Amino acid sequence: MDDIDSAIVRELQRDARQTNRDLARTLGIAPSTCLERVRALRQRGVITGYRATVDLRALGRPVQALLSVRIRPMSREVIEGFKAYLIGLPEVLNVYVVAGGDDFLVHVAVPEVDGLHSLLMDRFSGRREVVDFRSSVIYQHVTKDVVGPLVAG
Amino acid sequence: MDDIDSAIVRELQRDARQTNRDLARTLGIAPSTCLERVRALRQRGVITGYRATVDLRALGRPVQALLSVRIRPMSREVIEGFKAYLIGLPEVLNVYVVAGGDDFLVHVAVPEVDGLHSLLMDRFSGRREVVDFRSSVIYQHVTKDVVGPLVAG
DNA sequence: GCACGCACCGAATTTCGTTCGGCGGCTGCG
DNA sequence: CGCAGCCGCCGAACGAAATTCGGTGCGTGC
Repeated sequence: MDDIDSAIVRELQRDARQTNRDLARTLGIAPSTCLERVRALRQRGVITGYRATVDLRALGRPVQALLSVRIRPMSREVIEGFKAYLIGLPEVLNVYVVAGGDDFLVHVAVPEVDGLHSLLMDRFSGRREVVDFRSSVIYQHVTKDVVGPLVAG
Repeated sequence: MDDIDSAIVRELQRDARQTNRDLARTLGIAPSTCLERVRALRQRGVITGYRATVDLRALGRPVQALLSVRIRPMSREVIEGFKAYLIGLPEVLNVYVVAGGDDFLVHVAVPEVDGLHSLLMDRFSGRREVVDFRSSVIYQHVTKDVVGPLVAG
């Protein structure tokens, strides 16, 4: 994990579809070398995949929210079951299982504000393990690239 | 935005680096048609980019947390300034500007739990606009693909 | 019923990914 | 200090892919 690897990771986070040749040119190394580096990064598990990012507005789901959920009991079965349930919901984008005041933070996107209310009433309030929930509408959401290791790896 | 477009978006979220030929074969259309579709999706702003996903553990930042932050005053300048400040911090992965009890939710990743404490003390508690903050360690984080529009677009 | 337009297709061209043999530097040991 | 082994990088060659473009069929509106 040297400077070149970090640069590769940074570049591929910026644009995962740039050609290997372009990437190599940016880094000042040969394409074959670059390819070998990228393969090693994937095999080592540093790069886990490549994903297209979409505009939720363009997909007709402009309203995003974060749902704080408390569940009981906090057994492994209940937690895993609820997590699987959340992932199955089409509105769900991210699921955070957290320590502290809340147990789950659920990032959702819906077509309109009404859908948020429906979601809460139809999919959350009815479930027995859910003892409390609270929703926060998201005004802005910025996702940053991971620039690199904070400690030299 | 028909079924084919939805399938393209779904497939490219699963693997943004699969070849256009493979994608076309999956969809049962010609590669040239597929390419044209993908280009249109990008131009329409449905697909906003392609990003490599990385394993934070492999990058030496296994500890993730969500920081709830309240700031005052809630003026545009202060909000934008604080947001820009957050994005500049290398530990930050996501910034949510939210309504409700908290003003900001900040997703961070650090090398160790100590780093979390340092981050809070050094980067947050000193700032005058920050009136309150609270941190929740993340046990699990699942990111889902956006399967498609919830309403036919 | 006819003409227009749009989307799809398939072949041709260009570019790219991928492999492989060889080279240079670095390291560790004699 | 010299030598041998190794690892990573490079560049050319090959196969595969991206991209372009002209033709075609279908749906639509007049």
